[in-house]
Amino acid sequence: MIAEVIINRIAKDLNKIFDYIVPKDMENTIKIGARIFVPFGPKNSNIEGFVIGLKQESEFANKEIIKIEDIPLTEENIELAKLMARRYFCNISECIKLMLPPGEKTTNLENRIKDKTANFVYLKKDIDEIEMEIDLGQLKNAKHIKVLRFLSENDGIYKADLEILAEVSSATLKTLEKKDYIEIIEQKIERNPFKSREIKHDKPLPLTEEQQIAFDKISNSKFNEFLIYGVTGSGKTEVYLQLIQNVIDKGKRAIVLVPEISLTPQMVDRFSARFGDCISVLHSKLSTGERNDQWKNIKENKCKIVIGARSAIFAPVQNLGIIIIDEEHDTSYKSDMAPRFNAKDIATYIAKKNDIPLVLGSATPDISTYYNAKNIIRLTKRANNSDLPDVEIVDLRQELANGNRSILSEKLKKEIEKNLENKKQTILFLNRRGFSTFVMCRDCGYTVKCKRCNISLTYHMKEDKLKCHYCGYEMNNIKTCPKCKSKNIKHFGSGTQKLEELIYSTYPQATTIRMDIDTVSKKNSHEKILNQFKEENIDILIGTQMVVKGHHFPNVTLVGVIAADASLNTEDFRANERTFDILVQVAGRAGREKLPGKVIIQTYSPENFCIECSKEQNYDNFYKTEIELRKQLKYPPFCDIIMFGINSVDKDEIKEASEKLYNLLKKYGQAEMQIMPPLPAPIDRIKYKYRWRIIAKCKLNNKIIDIINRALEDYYNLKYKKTRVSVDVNPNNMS
DNA sequence: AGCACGCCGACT
DNA sequence: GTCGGCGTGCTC
Repeated sequence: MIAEVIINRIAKDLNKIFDYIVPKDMENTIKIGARIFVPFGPKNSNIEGFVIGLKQESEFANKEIIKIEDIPLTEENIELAKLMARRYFCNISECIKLMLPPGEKTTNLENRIKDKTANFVYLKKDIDEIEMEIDLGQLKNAKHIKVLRFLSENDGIYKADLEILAEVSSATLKTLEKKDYIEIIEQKIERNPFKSREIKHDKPLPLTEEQQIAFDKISNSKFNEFLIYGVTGSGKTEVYLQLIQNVIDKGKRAIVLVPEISLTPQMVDRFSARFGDCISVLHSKLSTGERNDQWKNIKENKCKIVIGARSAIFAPVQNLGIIIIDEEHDTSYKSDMAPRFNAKDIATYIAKKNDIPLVLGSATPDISTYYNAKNIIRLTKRANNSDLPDVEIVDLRQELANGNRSILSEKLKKEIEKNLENKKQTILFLNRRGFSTFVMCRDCGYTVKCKRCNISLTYHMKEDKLKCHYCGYEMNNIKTCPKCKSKNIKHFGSGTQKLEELIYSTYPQATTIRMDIDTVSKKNSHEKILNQFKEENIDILIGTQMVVKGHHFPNVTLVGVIAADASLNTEDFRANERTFDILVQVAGRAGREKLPGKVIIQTYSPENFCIECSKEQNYDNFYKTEIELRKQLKYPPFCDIIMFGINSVDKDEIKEASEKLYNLLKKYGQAEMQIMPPLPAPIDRIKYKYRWRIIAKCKLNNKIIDIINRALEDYYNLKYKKTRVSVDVNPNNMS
């Protein structure tokens, strides 16, 4: 018997099958999906690999498998990994990694995550028998007696706790163990990421007519894709919850994907309240150990619902009954690292395999999703019947003409003042962190750039430093121009920090809190800031886009968008979609309960249709205009954008390599693809690495995938050592 | 990726 | 003569 093996190393040269002989005594245990060790290379070093196929003969096989470690993957996993490697132009081993328990450093067994264990102490003799021995004087040691009596009340206590409470050392316990009075057992303890949170239980709410229609359409469906298109507050989550209950009642399980950023404890609480503790949560803020525990729980069928970010789609859930993707338009479902997969595509594949429904939900669906959707279910009524907020658009050009050079318009200033007087809360949204966007010498025009990335550095007030938002490089702020020694240095543009300063000087009486990457990088601080804002009734929350996702602030009645244009003027084909989406989301933060909400959108282009449509929160109108644009400009869903990213430390090699790749793509795919010649990327250097790119337009299909893979294979054979190529289909970030 | 081989320059 | 730096090629 021969095993087809993928070596667990990420190298283009090793992205192929190696045949190994299966020793006779392993023939019954070996399976596709097994993790094995094999002799590899001239030194026959013991290296980890995965079995992806079994066969009878091979012209290459000459070495034997050393050991079967475990069987962490199924045949279905391997099939998917193979498909992904081909479709996302990456190594099979990279795809396999997504399906393994997280955090296991698989190349080195020593570093594996171990189950978190602790020593527990149990009484081995009956307490009556012990009391008898004490009476008879057979047991005299006071400490021993104390321990045993204590244990009779607290059997199965942590050893460490027992030592403290009974005031004994571990030596005493050891003696007792030797004398067979007690036993000390090392047991697994569960790291519970939501322990110490009090969960109130709730019951299913009666469904509205619209919700009931959604439920009925989906609940007993076989494989099908449903798009629940429901305005903010229309009760999508209640539909999800009842669909999941329905699935659980049938003895099946569910996967719920949510955007990374909205995977907050509040969101998890909503599920916990309904389903108790049969929930596993997977997201990046968990420690590796916590994630590993969750994964094992899922594998051992200890939970019925998996809630997680993008990669949770690979969770080893058995007997799956439904997949739900909330906020399906969110960009975090697409990975921007290899494998550059889209969790929605994987979800479709898995739903089809299991013949179960896939539910996508959004208030502002992805343009492509909406265009391709065959089953659109509308939820048009807000469940609590609260009104949409009153949205007002302020023309910043007019503001400037009136002599107001501040980033706050008169209108917004007035509304903030009014809100402060009424003791209501305000959110100010500015999608740019830091203090200013760039620092320039007014005499010679010199701008301070990152020497590694060729990007303007951003001033960070608190530390008085200039930082690169791409590589994290930081340097001290400059007082004089390094080039002409002038002291006439000016900071242009504005970020959240500068806004915070401005608010502080304009409204010294107001309390403020700021939320962006710089303030939430610590674990849980995201939630901490939001809770602080809510509970301490802080007047003004200033933040980047992370403030807009799904939080519920009953006392917020004013939302100000400082610069709606910020996301509009990017070269990304999704710029309009992003702008509209973010404006609708931001507006949704105002007045979600009985208090009426007010939204002020400041912009330099009030006539732009994204901004106009966001005033009425009118997705349908937005969609109609945008889909026409996409059609004309040949953008998704009519065409896919394939971006070949080339990066290298070598300025000359990258140019040559880019041209070689371009020629190969033309050689095989000229007829099917529109291929643009290689060019330096808009950000042409990040961390000393030069960046070029080739953009191709076409509808991605099997033929195109083969063409690209063939071109890449030829390209890799040219062996440019200092240059790397990545392929990203419809990337989130075009810069 | 990691390792061996082998070619060539530098140095006891 | 031989030590070692690094470019090249291979791993079932």
